[in-house]
Amino acid sequence: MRLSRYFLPVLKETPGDAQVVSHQLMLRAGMIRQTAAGIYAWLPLGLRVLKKIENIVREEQDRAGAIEVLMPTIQSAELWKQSGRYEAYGPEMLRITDRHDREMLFSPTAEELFTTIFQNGARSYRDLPKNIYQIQWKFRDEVRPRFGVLRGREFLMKDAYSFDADFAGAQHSYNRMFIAYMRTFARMGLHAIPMRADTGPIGGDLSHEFIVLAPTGESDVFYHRNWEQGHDTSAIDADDAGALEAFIDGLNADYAATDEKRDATAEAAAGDALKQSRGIEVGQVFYFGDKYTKAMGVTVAGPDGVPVTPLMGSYGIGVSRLVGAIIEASHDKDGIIWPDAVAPYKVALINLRADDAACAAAADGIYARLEAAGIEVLYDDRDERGGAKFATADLIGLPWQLVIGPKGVAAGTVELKRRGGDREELQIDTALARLA
RNA sequence: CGGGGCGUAGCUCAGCCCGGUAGAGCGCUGCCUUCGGGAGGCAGAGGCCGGAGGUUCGAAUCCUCUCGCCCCGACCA
Repeated sequence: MRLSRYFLPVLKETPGDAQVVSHQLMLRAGMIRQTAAGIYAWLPLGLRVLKKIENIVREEQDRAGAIEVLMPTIQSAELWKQSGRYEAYGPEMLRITDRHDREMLFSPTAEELFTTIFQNGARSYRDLPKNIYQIQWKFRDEVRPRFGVLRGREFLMKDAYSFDADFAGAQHSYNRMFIAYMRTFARMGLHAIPMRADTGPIGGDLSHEFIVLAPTGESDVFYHRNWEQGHDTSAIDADDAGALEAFIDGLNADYAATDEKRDATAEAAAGDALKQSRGIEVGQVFYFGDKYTKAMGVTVAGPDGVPVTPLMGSYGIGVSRLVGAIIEASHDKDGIIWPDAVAPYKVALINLRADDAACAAAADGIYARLEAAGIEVLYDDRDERGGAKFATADLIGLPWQLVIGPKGVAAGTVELKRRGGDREELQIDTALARLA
C-alpha cells in the first residue's frame, strides 16, 4: 500500500481525552476514532490489526475443535426471560424496542442463544461433546467506559460454549480451551498468565482469567516467577485428556492470582519467587455446569435412553481489547512496537527523498518487488521530509523499516531497521531476502 | 451510580474571574528556499465560542436549564 493513497490520519499531538498509552497511541496512529463514550470507529490500520488478532483466535479455536458460528447482535428478550437473566442483568444490558413494541436487546453475551441453538441440533449423547463459538460484537452499557478499547461499551469478543455429557468430559473441554488460550496469546507475542478466578455459585476450581502483564494494567496481580518463562505447548496432544490435565495441573502448581483472589499461604510458600505486577484481563475460561441447560430445559438422550442435561462451559477472549493490551505491553516513547504476528504491515518502506528521481525509482522498484513477494508493505511515498516519515513509521510501529536514501542508492544499499532494535546497511537483495 | 472537571479552528490550548469587533502553536492550501530523525520564509483558508433560554445597549465571558465528553470511586470481557 502506498501511503499517499492510504487513509492514515496520524496525530502529532496527543488528544486530551486519552489517558492510557494504548488509547493515546491508537488515536495518534490513526487506528481508531471515538464516536461516543466507549464506542469506536476502526480505521484501516486499526482494522488490519483487529483482523490479524481475530484470525489467530479463530485458528486456535478451530485447532482446538471448536466450531464457528455467527449469532445476531440483536436478540429477542424472550430467551433471556427463560433463563431469568432479562431481569437479573440490569442496566448494563442495552434494551431496545422495535416498531411493534417488542422487547429486544443488544447481546452482551450469548449463553442463552447458544444453548437454544445447540438444542436445535443435538438430540443424543452421541452428539456430544460440542464446542461452538463466534467472534461477534457485544455491547455492555458500562457505567464508566474508559481506557479506549480496553474498556469500551461495544467490543469484539470471541465467545465459545462447550457442551458435555458428564463432568469428566466438561473438564476436558475446559482444558482444551485452556491450552488453546495459552497458544493464542503466545502467538500474539503476549505473555498471558492464567489466574484463578471466581467461579460463582457453581464452585470448584474451573475458572481462570488470562492476564497480560503490563505496567499500566488495571489490576494488581501476584505470581510465581516461573510464570515469567514462556511455556512450550507445542508437544501437548489436546486429544489426550490425561496428558492435557497433567500438563495444566503442572502449570497451575505455580501460584498466580489477581488482587481479589490472593492466597496468603500460597504466597508464603512462594517466598522470594513471588512477583507482583499489574495486568489486563484478555480472556476467561469458565465452567458452569447445567446452569443454562437446566434453566432452558435442554436435554439429550443418554446411552440408556434417559434424558441427560448437558454440562456447559463458556470461554471468552476480548479481541478488540487485545489490540490495546498488546500496545500496553509493547511500545516505547516513539510509538507502538507491533509483535510480528499482529502487525498491520510487516515493513515500512521509506523513501527519504521523494524529490530525488534516482531515489524514487529505487524505492518504487523495491516496493514492486516486495508486493510481488507477497510481503505486507506500507510504502511511504509522500512528499515529506525524512524526519516526518521516520516519526510516522515509529508511531505506527511496523516491525521493519526499509530506508531508501540517496547515499545508499548510489552505493546499491539500503538500510534495514528493526523497530525498537538495530539498523543495518545491506545490499538490496540481502535486505529483501531478510524480509522474505 | 456518588464525587470532581471540561466543551472556543482539524489537533493541543489561551481568552472567561473583571461583559465591549475571537487568538496562539501545530496541522491544512499556494509559492520560494531546504531535504538522513516531525525544517524556514512569505501569503492564505478555516470558528453562529456544545445547545436552549435569561440578564444587559452589548454575552465566549454573568445566571438557569440541557446535551456531550473526561477523571476519581464503586462495578466490569
